[in-house]
Amino acid sequence: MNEKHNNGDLFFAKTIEEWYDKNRRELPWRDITDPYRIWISEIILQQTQVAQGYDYFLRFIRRFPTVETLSSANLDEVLQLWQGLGYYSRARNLHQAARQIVNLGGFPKDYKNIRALKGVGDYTAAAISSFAYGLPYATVDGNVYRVLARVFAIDTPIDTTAGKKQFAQLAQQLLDKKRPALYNQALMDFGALQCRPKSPDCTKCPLIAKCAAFASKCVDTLPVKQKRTKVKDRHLVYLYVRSKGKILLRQRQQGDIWQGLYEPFLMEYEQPAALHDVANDKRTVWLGEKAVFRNILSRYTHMLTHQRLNVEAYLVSIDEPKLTPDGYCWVDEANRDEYPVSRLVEIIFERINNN
DNA sequence: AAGCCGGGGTA
DNA sequence: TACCCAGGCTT
Repeated sequence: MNEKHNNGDLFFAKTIEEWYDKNRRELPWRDITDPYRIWISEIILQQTQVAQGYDYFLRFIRRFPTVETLSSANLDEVLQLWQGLGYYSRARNLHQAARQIVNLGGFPKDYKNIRALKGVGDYTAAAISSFAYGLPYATVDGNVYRVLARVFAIDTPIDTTAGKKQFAQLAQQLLDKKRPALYNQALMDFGALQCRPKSPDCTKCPLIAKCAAFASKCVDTLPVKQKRTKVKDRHLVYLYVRSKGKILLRQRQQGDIWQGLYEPFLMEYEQPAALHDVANDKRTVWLGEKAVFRNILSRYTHMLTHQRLNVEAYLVSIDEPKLTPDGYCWVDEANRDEYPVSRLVEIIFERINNN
């Protein structure tokens, strides 16, 4: 590395750290070195904004203050604490990794062994390594991609192998290796608060004189992403079946959304389905002849990143089911809220309460 | 390399 | 709407 480049790197780190000293956010997972809490916060914050994850972190730490309490917990309870946060594989991996850590006899203390934990990728391993142990690993998250792409006017798409490699190398070069924890958090806060995705206030930016994107008026086109999400339409009909104080639930299996979460009786259609389609559906014969349908959710759209769910939901009251459909079981309606459910099923439950 | 996995906030 | 978020796993 030549002298000139090194000086530039130091200027970058110094500017970011000075900005951080005046503008930093106070957060409950800041200024701590407990790897367990840092790990929990990092998993919660994957693809999740601070404001959305904040209360989840506090609840999670209160219920599971140590890795031992988490490792010995029931997965259903972990999923329930995660309810509404999305990307539920994070909760399953967290539970699995807790057992890994206990089997190791404690939290791993070097990058390689931290990176080997389930659910921990390059970013999270660098975050834990630097925050908890002061190790010199640069965190490269969405904020860092954006700041570096703009300051250095890099238009390599960040969602390609070449882009990830290029940004990781640059980030590691810029890292303040004397203060990796401080620098990493400073750069991410800088990205979140100052170098925002949309309409950043460049006039207040301490790097404005060094920002290549600002000089060439391309701040709003960086960073570049290649893939665009294609949304698939699905048509779902939920039947909230109630019989003698019990309701029908099943746990969703692998290979689709919401794995491990519970839900009422579900039928999927290729096209929107009306009530007569549902009542005459072969999949509902087990309800018997006297089932009473009451629509509680109509033409409801639930948007996910890759799917548009078009949802109808009915409250179906029956005396006695002819039989119990495969994979489902009857649970006391009074205990309904003990089961982890998706946000959509949560909405359906709310509508039931209001009917 | 590409696809998949949630939910909420913002312009 | 479209895009983004302290990303990672599977195929």
